[in-house]
Amino acid sequence: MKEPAVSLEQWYIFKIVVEQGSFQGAADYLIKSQSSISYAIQKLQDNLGVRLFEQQGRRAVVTDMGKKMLTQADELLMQAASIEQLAEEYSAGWEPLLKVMTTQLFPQPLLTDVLALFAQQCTVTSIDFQQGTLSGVTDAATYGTADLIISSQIPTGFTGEKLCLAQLSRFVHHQHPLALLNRPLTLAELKSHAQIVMSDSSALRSVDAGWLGSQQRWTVNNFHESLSLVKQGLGHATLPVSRIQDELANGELVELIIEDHVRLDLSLYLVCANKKTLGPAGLLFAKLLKQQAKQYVIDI
Amino acid sequence: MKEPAVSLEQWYIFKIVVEQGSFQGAADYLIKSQSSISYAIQKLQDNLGVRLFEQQGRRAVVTDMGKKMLTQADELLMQAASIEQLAEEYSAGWEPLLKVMTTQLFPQPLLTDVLALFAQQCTVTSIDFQQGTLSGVTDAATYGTADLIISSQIPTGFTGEKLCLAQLSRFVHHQHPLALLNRPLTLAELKSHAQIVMSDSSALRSVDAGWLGSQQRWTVNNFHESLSLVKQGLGHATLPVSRIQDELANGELVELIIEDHVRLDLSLYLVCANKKTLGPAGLLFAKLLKQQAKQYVIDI
DNA sequence: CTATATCATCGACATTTTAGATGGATTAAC
DNA sequence: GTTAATCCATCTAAAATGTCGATGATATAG
Repeated sequence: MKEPAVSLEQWYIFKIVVEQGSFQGAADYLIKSQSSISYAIQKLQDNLGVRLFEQQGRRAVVTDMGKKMLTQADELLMQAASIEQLAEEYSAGWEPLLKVMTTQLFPQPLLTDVLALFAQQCTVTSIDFQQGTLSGVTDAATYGTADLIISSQIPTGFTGEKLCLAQLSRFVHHQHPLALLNRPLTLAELKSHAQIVMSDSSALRSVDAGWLGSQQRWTVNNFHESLSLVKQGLGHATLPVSRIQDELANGELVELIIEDHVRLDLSLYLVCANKKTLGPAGLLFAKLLKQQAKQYVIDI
Repeated sequence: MKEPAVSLEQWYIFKIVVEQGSFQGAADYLIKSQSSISYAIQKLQDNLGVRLFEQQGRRAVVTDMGKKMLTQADELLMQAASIEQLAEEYSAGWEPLLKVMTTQLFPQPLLTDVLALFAQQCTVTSIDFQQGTLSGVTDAATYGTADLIISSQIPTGFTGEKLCLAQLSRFVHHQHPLALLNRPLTLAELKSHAQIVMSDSSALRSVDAGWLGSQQRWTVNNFHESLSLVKQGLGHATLPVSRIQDELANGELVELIIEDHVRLDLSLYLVCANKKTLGPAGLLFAKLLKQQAKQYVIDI
C-alpha cells in the first residue's frame, strides 16, 4: 500500500468548507485564517488532481466530483474517529484481550448467554476462549495464560467463587450391551467394557479422570471427541449431564445406573488469575458470569 | 465530528514499523532517518494516549492494543487509498455523474441489461436515470439536463443513431366492453369509450400523444400509471408492446384490433446532448446500448 | 568481552503551515 | 449607478512541525 497523498486534516477541512458553504465560513469555524483554508484546499486539489470547487461568482461551489468524494471522505473521517475512540477506551483501562479458560464441564448455554451479554456491553475487548480439562485449566491460572478460569478445582494459592454445579454421570449409546441389560449395574460389569476417558489437557501432568481400570480404554482430550465415540457405541464415558440434554431427550444416549452410585455433583468455581491486573472488561465478564449462573440454577 | 488527532501518515508509519519489525527497518523502507520514525511513533502514542510498542530487549514489539489498532488502521488506510483511487479515475476523465433520459417506450429488459453491464465496467460513475415522454425527453437534450437521451424523435439540431423499434398498440382489460366484443373495431367505436392518454412530461409544452378525441379522457404522465388504469378497466390506452408481455401472456390485457390499423412501429434513437463533453463513461454507456440493442432485436 | 543492532534523545536545520495584508471580482444595499 | 460588503487568490514573513545526524543506553550474538 502506498503512502496516502492526502491527509485526514485536508479531508476534514474540505468537509467543513462544504458544510459551512464558504472558505471564510470554514476559517471562522476552524479558528484559522482564510488563507490557510485556501492553501489547504489548493493543496488537496493538487494532490488529487481533481477540481473540487468551482468559482461561481464570488463563492466557491463543490463540483459533482467534489460531492462524490465528500461522501467517501465522510466515511473515512468516521472511521478515523472510530479508531481514536477505540484508543480512548483502551486508555481508560479497557483491555484489548481477555483470556478465559473453562473446564469442558461448564454448561454451554450459560456460556453463550454470558458471551452475548458481554458483546452488548463491551465492544473493545476480544475474548480468547479456551476449553480444557482438569489441571489444563488450573495451570492457566497458575502460569498466567488466562485472566479468568472456570474449573472444578481451585488451584493452590488462589481463591475461587462458586458459580454452579456440573452434574456428571455415565452414559452409553442406546444399543450398547450395557444399555440393553436395562438394570442397575455393578462396577465390575462396567470394568468389563471399554471406557472412554478424558485426558488432562495440561501439557505438564497426566492425571486421567474417572478411570476405572477398564479392560479397554480410549483416551481423548476434549468433550466433543468423547461424545462422538460414545455415540458410535465404542464404550461408556463420564459426561456432564448439561451438555447432552439433546441426546438424552431423543434417546440416543442412555444413562447407566450403578449400584450404590448417584450422579456426581461437581462445584465449578470462577478463579481470577490476578485480581489486580483484571481490567473493567474482566470485571464485567466476571459479573455477568455470576449473575447468569445464579439464574441458570433457577432455570434447571 | 471532531478534527482527527492522528494523521494518516502516522498510521501509515505505524503500519510499516509493524510490518518491517523494527523502527530501523521502517526507516530504511520509508527512506527516512530512524529518529524520524521514533518521533512519529512517539507522537502517535501521545495523541492516542495508548502505548503501542513495548521495549523488549533491544527491540520494540507491538502491544495487544497495538495489534488491534493496527487492524483498524489498515482498514483506514485502505479506505484512504480508495478515495485517492477514485480521484485518479476522475482525473483521467471519468465523469462522476451521467444523466440519461429515455422515453417510457424504451424496453425495460434492454435497459437493465445495459445498466448491469455498465456497473461491471465502471464503478466511479453514478447514473441519474429519468424516464419521460415525448418532448419531455427531447428537451433534456436541448437544455442539457441530460447527457444521453433515448427518444422516438430527434430534437432539432442533433443527430441520432437508431437503436431499436418500439411497437405500440391499443390495449384494454380483458373484461372491458371493447374486449368482450371480440372482433375488429372501428375508430368510432373506440372514441365512444374512455381513453387513457400519456401527457407530455415536458414542463414547457403540452402535446398529448395518441389522442383520438374520445368522450372521456384520463391523462397520466407515466407508463406505470397508464398501465394501472388500464388494468382497472378504466379505458383503453396505447402502450408499448414490449413492456406488457406478462399481462398479455396471462390474459389480463387484450389487444384491440382496429380496422385498417396495424401495430405502430416507432424507431427509438440514441441522441447525445454534447458529443464533445461526453466522457469515457458516456461513451461506454452508448457503446453498451448499441451493442445490446442489436442483440435485443435478434432476441425478439 | 567485544562487536553489533535497536531505540531514545538532543540540537541544528529544512519543510510545511499559518496569519495578515493586499487586490480583483461579484453581489447587495441604498 | 454608486458604494459597501463579501468572497477567494496570492504574496511574504513568522510560527509550527518534521527531519536529520550524532550520541548514548541497553540488549544480543559471536
